[in-house]
Amino acid sequence: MKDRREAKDIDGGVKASPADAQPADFIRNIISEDIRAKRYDSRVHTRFPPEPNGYLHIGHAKSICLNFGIAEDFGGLCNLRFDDTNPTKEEVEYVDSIKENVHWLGFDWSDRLYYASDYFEQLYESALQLIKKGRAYVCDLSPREIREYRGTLTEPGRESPYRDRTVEENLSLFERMRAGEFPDGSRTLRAKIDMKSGNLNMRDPVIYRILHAAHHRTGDKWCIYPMYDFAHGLSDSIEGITHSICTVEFEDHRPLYDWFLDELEVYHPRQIEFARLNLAYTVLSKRKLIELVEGKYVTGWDDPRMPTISGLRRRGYTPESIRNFCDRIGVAKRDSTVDMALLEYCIREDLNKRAPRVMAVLQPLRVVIENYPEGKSEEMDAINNPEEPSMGTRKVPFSRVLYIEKDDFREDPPKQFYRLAPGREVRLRYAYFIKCTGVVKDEQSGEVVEIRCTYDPETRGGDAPDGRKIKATLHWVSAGHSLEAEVRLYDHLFLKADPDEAGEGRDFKSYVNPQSLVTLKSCRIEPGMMHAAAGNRYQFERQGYFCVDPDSSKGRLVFNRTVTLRDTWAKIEKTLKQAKKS
RNA sequence: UGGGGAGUCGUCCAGCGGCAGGACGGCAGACUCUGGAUCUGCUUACAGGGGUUCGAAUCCUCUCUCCCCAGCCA
Repeated sequence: MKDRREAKDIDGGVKASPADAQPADFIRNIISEDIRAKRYDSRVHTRFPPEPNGYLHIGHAKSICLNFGIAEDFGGLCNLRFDDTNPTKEEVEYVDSIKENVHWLGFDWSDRLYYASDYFEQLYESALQLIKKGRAYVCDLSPREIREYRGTLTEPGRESPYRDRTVEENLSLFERMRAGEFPDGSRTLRAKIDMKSGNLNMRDPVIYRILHAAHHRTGDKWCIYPMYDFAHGLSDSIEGITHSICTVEFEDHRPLYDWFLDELEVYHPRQIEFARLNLAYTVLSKRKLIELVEGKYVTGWDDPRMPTISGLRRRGYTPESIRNFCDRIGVAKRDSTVDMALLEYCIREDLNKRAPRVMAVLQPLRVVIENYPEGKSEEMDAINNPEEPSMGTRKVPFSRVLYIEKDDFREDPPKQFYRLAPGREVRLRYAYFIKCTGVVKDEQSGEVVEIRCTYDPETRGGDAPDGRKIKATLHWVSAGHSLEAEVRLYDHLFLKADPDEAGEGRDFKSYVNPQSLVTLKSCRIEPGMMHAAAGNRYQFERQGYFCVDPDSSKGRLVFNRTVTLRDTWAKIEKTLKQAKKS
């Protein structure tokens, strides 16, 4: 990670940038400038501050890579801090998954794991200070009344009738709030700012609310909890954060962030906002992802169709590919939607270099080699990874009865189709040339159920002594030796690039792609895969990258298709079909 | 109609007064025992109008469009 961008001295000197350095984003530019100006003692200290109320997704990965990446690049530090100020929504299950996901992505917070709830006592003290300064008051308005008093986007708000309570009264009331004397929703502590502000966040925002709820860390110790704006900035301050990076929807919270820290006269980090990630054909909001999980549109948070870190991981994505994706999408402030094709490019690029190749037939079509002796079999040498010779070779059994892919045979082939067809000769990868001499059809349906072929014994290993060229090379598997496997094919979770696009009264869930999961149960795979372990990634030659799913058990292999290979033929076929239509 | 942001190839990101560049996608070709990978080439963009300037994507100005904000969520 470190040497991709300009490397900076901690004291602000910019080192010569490596030749392959990417241009720095606007946030890194700001930080470089801060270092140059010797602000924050020339330190760089960021933080990733998730609320433990859901699983992390690829949008969070962008933020994680940004925050931890900046710390690495500038020789600084990045904390992991849980923003756990709302006990009604947060659970330990989520903090565990978040920690695991961040580690899996390849980042380390060392001993700097913090919780906003660690600071509850200090936060309370700060609230007291605000009250004493006359900058906060206990308000008895109900939630509905607070809303009414707030005004609207275009009309100013009205001041609460409780706004001018004395410091003593406020102090006593706030202490009694903490003591549990009042029911939920009956009172709040509010900052006294400006009910006429054009920025609604400044219209006397609530900073403490009463919530008689058990917190996953503090238990029943508290029945009042601080709001985000109050807790977040102060947590940043307490931790000595220099640059508090968040998404653009918090831009109009910044004046409030600054207000609290100024009023309290404490160390004051700088908040910087960037645009959150949008990805085509999926949704990236915790609320919507929860709906998909709870509505059983997917099997869980780690369903391989989910854009969650856990989902991508189970799908077969590597941490490297995700980090690389985050580098390539860049960081800016404008709204944008990244192509899924870029994510797919990143995982192909990574797996092409590291995934061992294997032959698997997804939709088997039986092939009988008429001139190959019955009962005979031989072992063919196959290369594990042409991109990486050090990965060696393996043996693949060959025999008289084989399976090839249904798609690799056409009884009546279009001109550009150069795979197997009656009378045609093709190469079986690492094996022999075979020629189709006939087909066997199902009497009822007329469907081709078996292909008859002859082989040329001179072509063993895949080369013809007479030098004749063969255009097509097919993957195959020996019927008698191969293993059965289940393969799960995934496609976009949604039919529309933007599932939120308003279709009169339609909900995003109505655009879920019914074909997003297609399960193939009778696939055949090389016998060498017998002991493939869950999580292992392979390239199924000519098809794509696949990963062993944890649903696998002894004798029952289940694979997830991570991504297809680039498929030129599929493209040709598509344009062929379109031409036919018009 | 209040406040805060943002507009550059199809998509994402650079460019910060001096030839608009990279990546992904797309198209074409080379090569190939994966129609994979690799390599080569091509394609297309400064929201609009005025101004300042020898020179504007960049500075000024007006306009248009898009996004966010009315939780005791974060």
